[in-house]
Amino acid sequence: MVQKSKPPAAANEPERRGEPKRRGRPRTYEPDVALGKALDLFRRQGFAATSLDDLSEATGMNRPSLYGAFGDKRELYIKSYQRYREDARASMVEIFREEMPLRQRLERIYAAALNIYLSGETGPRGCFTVVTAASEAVGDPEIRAMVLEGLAELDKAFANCFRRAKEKGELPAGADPAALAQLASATVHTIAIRSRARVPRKELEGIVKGAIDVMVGAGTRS
Amino acid sequence: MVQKSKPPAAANEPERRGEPKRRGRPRTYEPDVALGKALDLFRRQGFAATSLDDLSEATGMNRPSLYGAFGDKRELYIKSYQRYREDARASMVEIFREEMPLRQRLERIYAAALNIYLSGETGPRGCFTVVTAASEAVGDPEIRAMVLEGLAELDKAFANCFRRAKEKGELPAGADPAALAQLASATVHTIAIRSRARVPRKELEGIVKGAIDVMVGAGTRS
DNA sequence: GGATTAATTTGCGATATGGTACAAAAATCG
DNA sequence: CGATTTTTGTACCATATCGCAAATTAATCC
Repeated sequence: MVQKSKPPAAANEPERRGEPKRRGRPRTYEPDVALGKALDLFRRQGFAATSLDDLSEATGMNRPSLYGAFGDKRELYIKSYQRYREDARASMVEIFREEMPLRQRLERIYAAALNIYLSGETGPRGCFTVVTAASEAVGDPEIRAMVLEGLAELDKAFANCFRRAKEKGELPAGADPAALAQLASATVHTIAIRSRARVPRKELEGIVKGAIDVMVGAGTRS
Repeated sequence: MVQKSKPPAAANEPERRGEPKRRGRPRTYEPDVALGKALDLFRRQGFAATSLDDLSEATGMNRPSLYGAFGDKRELYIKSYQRYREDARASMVEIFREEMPLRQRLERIYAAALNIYLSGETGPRGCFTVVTAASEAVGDPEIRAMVLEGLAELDKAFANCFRRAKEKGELPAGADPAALAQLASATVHTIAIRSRARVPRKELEGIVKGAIDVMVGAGTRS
């Protein structure tokens, strides 16, 4: 009994730092992984086609726990979308930040995008921003605002990238970074859509390659 | 009583030619307009979020009539999508066929697309091919096949258009019609998505303008 | 007019759905 | 241990949903 207050720091518990001891009955789920499962489902099926029972089964949480942890279905959808955005941003931010030639940067961005869009055990799931734009965004102002933000964020990142390339002389003086950025975003959107129609990866990579060729200046013979 | 078999060809009935006399109780709806109403709803709300009651109310047909005329909800969705494709094709086929400069052709195609995507009493409804790709296409092979066909049809039309332009010398010898076509389709897809997020028309027109500039060769000073 | 045909109308039924109330369970605190 | 706190599990409710069966209405055919 000298010190049994803490069982020997058992390994399989996450043991949050900073959150020393939770008071009541411990959770049987980890909120982060549960949210990830919910996101998976929403990405595949959309909001309306995904029932609370589906979500309950996928997360392993029963409905009251779901409700307690994330709020109602709409709130869960919104949190899932925010999570998606964080994940997507995390997978690209380094590529946008690092120093590298324009063409290489674009290639790596699109490779990252394709990895996101083509992942999924039961088939490719596309881009959640596009899925949401095509469904809930028309009718729900709050969700629409988030989608707009997502679209704008990508535009901005691409614009930045073309602006820098132009300054470094990788683009002709007449090039319009903003216009190129929107073409680059458009290419992201088209592969997001096509991936959901199960267009094979090779073909999507071909589209990306063609788009990059045009954007970095098809005139420039390699 | 000399000839009362036909009431004097009353004007307000469509009076199909070739279909001389229908046998039983006359329909109170016109299948074409009913299908149009169903399409409107599906475009706005998607498949799962649209109930048979919604469709019944919008078409003025009650559920059994709907069922009798179009089959179940999924069949109605499929017929709605086919109708959408016919409408969209009709609004563009002339522009693709007529003889005109490349830039003008692109401008007119995108103007037609924007008209389709921004129409709708309760807000813009976007492109039904994109909406369907983002929802039902992943899970339903038959619907997916139609979506693929819709995507390919547009690609092909654009490719044709760039190929002809190249032959006429409107594009540099190194231009790749297929790659340009996919960029042109990508631009269609991006404005379809953005329109559903209520990006204002002016901004969409700006995107189109920038894309056209790049595609017809930004190098070519006007 | 009576039979036939085809559409409409009403209403049902089985199930699914989103959300919640309430008691039991599992931890900490004193 | 007993009180407290937090989560879980079961059950439930009101409503929505899809699809259909049965009866009704309105037209044509003979």
